[in-house]
Amino acid sequence: MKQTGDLNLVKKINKSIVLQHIRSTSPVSRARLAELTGLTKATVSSLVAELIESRLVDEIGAGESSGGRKPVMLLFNGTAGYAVGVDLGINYIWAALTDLNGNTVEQYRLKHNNTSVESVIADLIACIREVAGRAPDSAYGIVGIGIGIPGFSDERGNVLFAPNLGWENVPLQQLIEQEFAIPVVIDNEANAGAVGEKQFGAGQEAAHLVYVSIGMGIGTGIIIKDELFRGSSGFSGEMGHISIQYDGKPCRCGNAGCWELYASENALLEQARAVMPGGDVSVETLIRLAEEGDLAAIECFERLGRYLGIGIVNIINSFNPELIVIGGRLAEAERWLRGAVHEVVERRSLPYPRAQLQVQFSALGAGATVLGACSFAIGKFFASTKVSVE
Amino acid sequence: MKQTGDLNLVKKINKSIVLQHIRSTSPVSRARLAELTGLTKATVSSLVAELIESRLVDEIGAGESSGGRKPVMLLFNGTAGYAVGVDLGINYIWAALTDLNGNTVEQYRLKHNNTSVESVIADLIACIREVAGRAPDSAYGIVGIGIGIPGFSDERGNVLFAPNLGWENVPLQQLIEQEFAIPVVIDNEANAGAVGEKQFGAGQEAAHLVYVSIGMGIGTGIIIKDELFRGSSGFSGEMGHISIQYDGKPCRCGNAGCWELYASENALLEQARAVMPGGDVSVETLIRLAEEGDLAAIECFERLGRYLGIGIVNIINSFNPELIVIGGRLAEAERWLRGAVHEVVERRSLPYPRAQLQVQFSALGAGATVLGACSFAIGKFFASTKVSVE
DNA sequence: CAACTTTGTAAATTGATTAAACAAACTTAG
DNA sequence: CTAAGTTTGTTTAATCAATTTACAAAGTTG
Repeated sequence: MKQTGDLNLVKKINKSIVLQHIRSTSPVSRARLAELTGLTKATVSSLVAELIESRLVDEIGAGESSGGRKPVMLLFNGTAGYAVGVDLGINYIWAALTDLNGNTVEQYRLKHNNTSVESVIADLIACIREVAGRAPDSAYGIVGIGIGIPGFSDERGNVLFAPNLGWENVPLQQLIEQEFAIPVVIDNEANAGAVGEKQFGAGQEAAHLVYVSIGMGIGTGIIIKDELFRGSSGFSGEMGHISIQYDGKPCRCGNAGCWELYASENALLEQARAVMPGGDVSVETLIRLAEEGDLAAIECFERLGRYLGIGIVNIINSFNPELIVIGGRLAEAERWLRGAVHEVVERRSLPYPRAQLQVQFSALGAGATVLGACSFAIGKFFASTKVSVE
Repeated sequence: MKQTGDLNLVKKINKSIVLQHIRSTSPVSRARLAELTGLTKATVSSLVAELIESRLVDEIGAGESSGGRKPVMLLFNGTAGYAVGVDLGINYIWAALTDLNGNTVEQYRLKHNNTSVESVIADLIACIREVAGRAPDSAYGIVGIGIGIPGFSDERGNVLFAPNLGWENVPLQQLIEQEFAIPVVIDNEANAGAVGEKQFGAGQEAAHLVYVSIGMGIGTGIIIKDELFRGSSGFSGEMGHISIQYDGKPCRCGNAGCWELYASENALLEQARAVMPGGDVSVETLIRLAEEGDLAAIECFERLGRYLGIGIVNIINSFNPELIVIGGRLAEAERWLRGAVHEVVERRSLPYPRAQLQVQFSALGAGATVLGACSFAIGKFFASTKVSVE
């Protein structure tokens, strides 16, 4: 039984359209909203009255007249509620508190080295409690919690498999919801990053974008028609395991020549160890060396950039996105990766899909995941009947 | 200015839901439709009355009683109109006429060897006129024309580039619409095939499917959430140009090691020429040889199957579809390809996205493109205000 | 200051869905 | 064969969100 149409649905659609316009165009008047949406002034007035009633919109006084009565300007009330977002890493937990506009107001970071379920969950709860406790008073309080995890989850928020944590079948959403009694959303770290870039970063104008998260492996988050694409069973975006060399190095996933064997942090470090024997090799030291002009380090990054480009060409030719955002910790090495990536993309991708394409490095950096996790929570809040239709 | 909600929209949504249920469940009664859709019996009655009025639905008399008054059974009237679908090949044109259910009622095939725009357009118009002329009388007549082309097109139906025809910037939709004065839809051959399989073939249950068309090259059509995914500018699905060997054979597209250099008809023939020198080599002869048990021919197919599998693994890991359909002329060699493809997929793809996945060879064969083209026309007809809301 | 604009609200109208009641048609138990 | 109960599909009145039309309030401009 699908969603059928009735008057309730109509109101929900229109209210959501009006709210979206206020969010993106504020400050804005009722009359201008009527123009923008195509609804009548009367309808807009009525919907705005309810939005003000529910504390999501505020009147902030008169605006500039354009030859008649002055408009009353409306503002989206971003501080009507707050969301918690968590980047659950392999050896760290990073929690942030944002308002409904996605502005970060509190942060908390924790290192952990015990990846057992019990230990991590305890740390996770502590982190959430920490930032949530610091939330200012507001109409809706904490509206939800979003968590980005290094692994796979299903639509009910169970962590199916997180290789680097050694987790299998952990009902994470249920556990956290029990603890805090507010809605919790679980998703892959790269998916969260993609949403973060889409909502608050480089991708705000792009309907179709692919976020490439370079860490120990490579994960990708795919946004299609402004929505996260999760695949038929929630496992889309494992493009790190696209083979770019069919008879290449064997990967523990069963495939051979996987992209992430050539273009991840691990691949970078492996290469660096080979050409700079004996040295203490880490991403930080390599960046420092490159900054000092060390040619070997720079060549390591450029080599990585070329492999990165090869996989990105595959993404371009198959998805034809408007934007590809390169994120993760290696995005900090943009200076040395950029040239190689663009050169390979220019040379190897098909001209038509490339024509309107942009390849950018993340502006949000590692924060994309946390912000995306917040956005999950905010999105769930707005999708819930609580605000859409009272 | 987006689509806002009003009473018209509500009716359009509900009418479309009712019609869809009648299409998929017929024969069906009004009372059962009310149960299925969640609408009230009164609403269903009113909408059905309009659908009968517009000739899309017929009453076919009483059904079996289940302990009360006998229901009046309703049937979708598939012959209320007809659609023309065309597979525009490199050296052939194949046109079909189907009813609104997608049942083929007429066909016409034409060989051509002059690929100039004028010559092909003339042949195309002749083919369409031929099958359209044989259409039975009906309420709506020919509702539209769909054309699958071997190349790229934009949303206005201009052929941007068709390498094997040597076409660039041909306003095909406009030309054909001028000639016949009915709606025309142009899309890529692989996209048409994907829609054909989705509507009438193996993919009717699958919300996410990828159709792999193996011809002289490899094209793919991607269906996401029951809808064709065209990418941000209409060039998605060029997965034939995914590199599966980053330092492999150079491709004329600018990339190296493209999948289609290893797994297309051309690749098969090239390999066959290498191992069976002097022989007259074509797909037909290779299939005949394989049927006769020729080991060299069989090995050629199996080798192709393994390369096919490598690319399919990439599709699985990136898209996580429910279904992958292998189509095009080489689908006829299923007997010898099947084993190798499945073996590679089992061994190399990630377990989670593979779990609920099916890899099938096309049941519609080369007909998928023609049927998909018809489906474009039928879909446009139903989307038009003509029937949705009068 | 009069004429014109612009903004936002109010009242009456429209139209699709729903809920409730009902008539017609049919089955079944005794 | 009859009475009771079921199922189907229509009718009628009520609901409710948007629209249309009108208008009051608050500006600007010459």
